[in-house]
Order: sequence, then C-alpha cells, then structure tokens
Amino acid sequence: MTNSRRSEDKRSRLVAAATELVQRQGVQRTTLADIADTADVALGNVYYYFKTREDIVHAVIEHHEAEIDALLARLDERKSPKARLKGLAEQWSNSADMVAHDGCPLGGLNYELNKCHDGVTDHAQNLLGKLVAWAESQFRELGLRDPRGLAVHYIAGVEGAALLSNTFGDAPLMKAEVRRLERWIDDLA
Amino acid sequence: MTNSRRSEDKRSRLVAAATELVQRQGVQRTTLADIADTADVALGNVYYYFKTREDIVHAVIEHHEAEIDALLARLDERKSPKARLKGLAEQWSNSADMVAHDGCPLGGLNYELNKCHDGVTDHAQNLLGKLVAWAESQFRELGLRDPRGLAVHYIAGVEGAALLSNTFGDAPLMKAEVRRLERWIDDLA
DNA sequence: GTCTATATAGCGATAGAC
DNA sequence: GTCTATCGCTATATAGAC
Repeated sequence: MTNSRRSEDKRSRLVAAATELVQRQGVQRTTLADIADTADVALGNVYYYFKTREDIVHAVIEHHEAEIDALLARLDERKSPKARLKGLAEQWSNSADMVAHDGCPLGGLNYELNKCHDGVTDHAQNLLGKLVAWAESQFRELGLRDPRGLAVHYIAGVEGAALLSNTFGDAPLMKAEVRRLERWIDDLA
Repeated sequence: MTNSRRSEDKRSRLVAAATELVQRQGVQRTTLADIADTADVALGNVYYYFKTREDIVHAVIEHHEAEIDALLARLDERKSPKARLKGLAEQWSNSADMVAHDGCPLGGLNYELNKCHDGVTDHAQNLLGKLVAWAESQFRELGLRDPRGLAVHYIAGVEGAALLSNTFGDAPLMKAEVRRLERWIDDLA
C-alpha cells in the first residue's frame, strides 16, 4: 500500500472511533485522547489529520450523512412508497438494542449540537433534514394532503420513541412503536 | 427575614439559575461559574449549598419533577381523560418558541444524562417516566386497549416533535404536530 | 454564611525531534 | 508522517480569612 492509502486508513480509523464514542458518550464527553486511544493513533498525530477538535465532529456528521444517503438510495429501490417508508422505520427496529442502550445516533447528535450555536449545528440539522425531506417526497407520491406534516409526524414518532427507549433502557418499546407507526402507514389513504 | 430564609433564597436562586442555564446550554456546557454568576452568588459560596456539581444537577431534576407533579395535578382537575391528555400536549404548544430555540427541557436533560450511566440518570428517567405513567392511566380510563403503548406513542410524538422543532428552529412545527396529536386523541375509540 | 485565593486535574493544541 | 513532551487554559473543588 502507498503512504497516502495508509494515511487514509488512519484517518478513517479516527473517524470511526469518534463516531462510535460520540454515540456512546456524546460529543462533549468524548475527548481527543479517547478517540486517539480507540483508533490506536498517538494523540499528537491526530492533529495531522484534523486541524481542530471541531473538524472531527464535522467528519462524524459527514460520516452519518453518507450512511443516510446510502440507506435512502437502497430504500428507493423498493416499489411502493409505503414499502420505502416502512423500510426506514425498520432501521430503528433492527437496532433496537443499540438504541435502548445509546439512543438514536442522529437524534442524540442533534440534541447535543443544538445547544451550541456554531457552524457545526447548521450542518448537523441536515441529518434529520434529509430524513424528513425524503419521507415527505414519499408521502407526496402517495397523493396525501400535507406530506410535510406527515413526514414530521413520522420522523418525530421514531425519534421520540428512541428517546423513551433509551431513557427507560427498553428495547421492546422501540420495536413496538415502530410496529405502531407501520400500521399507521398501512392504514393511510 | 431569618438567616435560614435568606439562605433558602440563595439556594433557590442557584437552582433557578442552573435550571435555566442547563436548558439553554445543556448540562455539560454549564459551569459552576456560570451558575454562580447568573444567581449573583460568589463561586466559592456555591459549595456551602451543594457538596458537588452533581448535586446541583440533582436539584435541577427535582425542580422539574416538582413542576411536573404540579402540572399533572392541575390537569387532573379536568373532567374527561381526553381533555386532560390534550392539556398536557398544549404545554409544548404554548412554549413552542422556547422549544424551537432550546428544545424540550425534559427531553434534552434525558438525552444528555442517558449518556453517563451514574445515579443521576436513574433519577432523570422519572421525569419522562411520570409523564408516560400519567398518560397511560388516562388512556386506561378511556377503556382503550394497550394504554401503555398509546401513552408511549403520545409522549414520543411530543418529544420527537420537540427535537425536530429545535433542530430546524421551527416553532410552528411544534404547534402543528401538537394539533395533529390532539386530533388523534379526539378520534380515538 | 460569605468571600478571595488557590490547589488540582484534565483537555485542546503546539513544539520539535525523529 | 509519527511520536513524546509540554504549554496554556479552564473547571471543579478546597483553604482559610472575615
């Protein structure tokens, strides 16, 4: 492997470590020493890949953004809008144990970043923003009234359930609420 | 006024300042210096009223808990369970501007405290826990199946909407989702 | 009870050798 | 590119005069 490839490997290891630690501990509680240690990179070397700590958070957001894009692209292959919408909620159902333990990665990130009003916040809202916009287009394709309101209701339901599931450490709660939302989708129109 | 009363006054000023700052900035970003300054108390004097920083967070939780108890007691005076339930959601609607700016105080507190697994977390879950338990009893009084599931759906809907409202800085979003949930209540059974 | 001054520790960031 | 050592700052918490 070339040097540049090995460098990219270290960079991606740092982003992966940061993403995992941020989900488990939150942004504020995750230190650069934590990240460097988890990624097996010397602390001082982190600054070769990221100028500031904020840049790492930025990279974590972009990492989530890429995963969302990939997920929505996969869901777009389904035939009906209802199948696509239900496929989205199933993501939280499938990772219910993780959600119960650490919360929804997107929700937690947004809740925390909403508290500091810098440039990172504006970027983070794209995560939930993309989900809402995508869901809105699905509801619109179904010819329903107020597709935006339906999309907000749907994503809010998932995210709120993730909060309760995490707060009570209750994974079945997450699965049950996804089932309820899927029934709601089925009965629409 | 006696000394003990003036002391209680200072203590309550500290709790009030902490509560406000925690809502606006989050637990982690709020320092003791912030709290002391806002409450007009000398930094070193804070430790006369609270042994550790964690004790202040504990007091903030208890402050919210007392407000929840008072709110639910007021709502219990309404005649029908549906009126009581809708009265709860209207709390978020009435404070939509605050929610859009700083998020739901309870949701934000829980999201943040769920990340650290100490004794404070166990106490914080009582906040959302009380809301869910109260809503469950209202749905049960209506004779509906799965009152617990309905309560989770309701509180999750409110909290999820608060997250989206805060993320997008969109107060009307909060109001609109409360209206949708109130219609859902009206159409039940 | 209240205040000032300070001990102590941890974290982001940098310097500089290799 | 990588590492060790360390600076500078901030935050919790304490000491001790008043």
